[in-house]
Amino acid sequence: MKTTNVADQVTRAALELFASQGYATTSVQQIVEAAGVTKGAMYHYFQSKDDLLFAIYDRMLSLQKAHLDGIVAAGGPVADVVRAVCVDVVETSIDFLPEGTVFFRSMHMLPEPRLKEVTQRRREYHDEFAALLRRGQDEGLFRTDVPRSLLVAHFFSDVHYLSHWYSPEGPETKSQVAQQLTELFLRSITEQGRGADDRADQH
Amino acid sequence: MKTTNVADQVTRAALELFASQGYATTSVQQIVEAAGVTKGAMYHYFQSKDDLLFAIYDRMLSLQKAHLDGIVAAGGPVADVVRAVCVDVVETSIDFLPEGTVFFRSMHMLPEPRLKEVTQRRREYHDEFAALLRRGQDEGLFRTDVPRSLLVAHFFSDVHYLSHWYSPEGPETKSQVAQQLTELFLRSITEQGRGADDRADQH
DNA sequence: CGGCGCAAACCGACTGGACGGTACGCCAGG
DNA sequence: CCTGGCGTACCGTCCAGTCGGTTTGCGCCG
Repeated sequence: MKTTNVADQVTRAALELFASQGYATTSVQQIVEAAGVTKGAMYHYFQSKDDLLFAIYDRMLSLQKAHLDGIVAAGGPVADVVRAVCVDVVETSIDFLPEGTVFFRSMHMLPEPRLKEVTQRRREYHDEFAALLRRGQDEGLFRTDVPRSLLVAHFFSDVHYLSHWYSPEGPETKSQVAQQLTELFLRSITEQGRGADDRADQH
Repeated sequence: MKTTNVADQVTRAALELFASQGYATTSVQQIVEAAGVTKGAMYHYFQSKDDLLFAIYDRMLSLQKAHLDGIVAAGGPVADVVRAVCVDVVETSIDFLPEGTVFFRSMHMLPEPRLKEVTQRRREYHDEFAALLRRGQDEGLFRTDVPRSLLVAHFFSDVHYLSHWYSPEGPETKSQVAQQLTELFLRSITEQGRGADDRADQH
């Protein structure tokens, strides 16, 4: 409990409702009722309805960015770093599946300044990932016959699409899916000039 | 001209506005003003606002399904058919980029019966694609160490994601992108047991 | 050929209700 | 007694959809 259990309950309820009904079709009334609080309480902690939306994005973006930075900072062979990053992104995206659903559906409903910030932060994320791929290309690990931006898009498309098909109740666990998607991605972007790829330069 | 130029104008305007502002945040007033008609005229041809949304989906789904059926019916080696289907889906999805944007953002706002139909028709499409992959797997062309449904999702994720990054003004043409994405996909799903894949069994 | 009737196309002011946001007041605790 | 947390009643706006009415196109009959 402590302070602002209210804010938490509201965020939770909002997330659930936004994910299942969409942002625009969910009324503030519904949210506060589901959260077991009143409008007054909610507007005491949030300035507006889109504050709720932004809060959801903020949590997810911050966490994923922190993960990415952490993995990159840990260092190691590029191939391993890329693999770890891919697996992590898929896994955390599955952890934040409702957030992802809401994100891609309703991002465009944020008012201009907010939208700018979200877009900006996503771009930073993509750029960091692209930089990793670049390092891999420089080492001759990844193909260069296709624009790097397309490789980036190719990977993130899987992440986006997760919320359209993955279900925790399904047959596959999140780490299985993460491994499998990562493997598909890596196979598609690996340079095929030589057969040398998996056990070549282990320090 | 002819009959119902009005309906056409309205559909066009609606598509443009839905794609740029979102479905929920676009008012019927805006649409009819952009289309140069009146509300009365619009409600003469459409029963409701979500009729417009459905009309957009309908066009896209029908066209893509027809393409798919045509390519499959034309026959040929499975590998070629799959390749042709992938290229075609990407290309037509680029042709229908605004429709795609609207589709994935706003599908969930359709009333239940309509939503059911759209979901159903998408599923048929996916199933037909999955059947193709199955044929390829039976012939030993495609890998079987990953659930087929994941392979399907892996491909359609690229198609979905197009509207998030592709721009006709960008450096790449639509057929380049189609070729490249198809190539990435095919490489990731091709069975690697032997090096025999591209020139093995040509009739 | 011209006028008539009728149906389809079209107009646009209006409504009813929902919804985001606010004003204000109450109450507990420091 | 006064501040911060919260409840409640209310407000102004907006908007999908409607409805009575007008115009337009057109076959048909005299």
